[in-house]
Amino acid sequence: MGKKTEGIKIPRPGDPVRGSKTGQPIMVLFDLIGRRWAMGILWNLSDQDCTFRELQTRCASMSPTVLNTRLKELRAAGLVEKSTDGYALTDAGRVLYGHLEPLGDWAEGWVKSL
Amino acid sequence: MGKKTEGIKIPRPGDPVRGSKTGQPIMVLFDLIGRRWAMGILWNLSDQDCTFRELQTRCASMSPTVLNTRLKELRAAGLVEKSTDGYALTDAGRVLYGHLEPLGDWAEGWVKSL
DNA sequence: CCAGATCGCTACTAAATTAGTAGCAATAGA
DNA sequence: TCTATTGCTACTAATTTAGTAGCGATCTGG
Repeated sequence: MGKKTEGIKIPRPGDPVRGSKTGQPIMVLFDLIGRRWAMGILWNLSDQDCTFRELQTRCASMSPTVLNTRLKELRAAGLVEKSTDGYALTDAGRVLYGHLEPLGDWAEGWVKSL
Repeated sequence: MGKKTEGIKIPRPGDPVRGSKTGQPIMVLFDLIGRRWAMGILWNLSDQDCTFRELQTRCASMSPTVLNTRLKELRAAGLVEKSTDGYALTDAGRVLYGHLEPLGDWAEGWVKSL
């Protein structure tokens, strides 16, 4: 198993982080949650635990390859963990979500102004 | 001019937004700011206006192609605008940055726990 | 006015990421 | 046992991003 998904690159402080030479924590974070569907996964896990396939359904066209990669990354980052119902946010993940949540309301007003 | 960079796809509410069939505002936003370097650009513009090349320098390896694409998208989204000193955040961009800013401190603690 | 330096930005190719589809092994229930 | 669902891998195609080169325009000093 794991023949092609070996060596998942999780951003680490101090690492060049896909271009950011400094490896500042905020850039490490942006690199991680800036990847496709990462924030969507956190968002969808916020109100309830989800199984793999539930997450796929909620995030419409997300391919299982990407979902699995994101889940591994988010788990390695300590933001998501396995639960009896599939996947869930960790405590750290909940705190992070707490910072993202206000964006929901803000986005409502923002899109109207476009 | 603009032979290959025509038709920049800026996410719009109601649009399928690269997979999100619903087009919920938050997913539109995540699609936009989840693109490579988008949040990094907002972050770097928060404390001072930057020229094109300054942004390139600050965001290490960002290629000019991507930078220009991101700038067009963020401008179309009303988050960034041209200024006499290059590029600057709009009022809306500042509000959005206000929501991202706390992540800086949080990220510091988070990376230590990894 | 003229050389040099710097600027925003385009063009192009290569590399990496993501989309999309198919399907298998494992578990759960009837 | 039969059927259904789940988590996940394998693979290819499409899209995005990296990386490098360089052009035309604008400044800057002499």
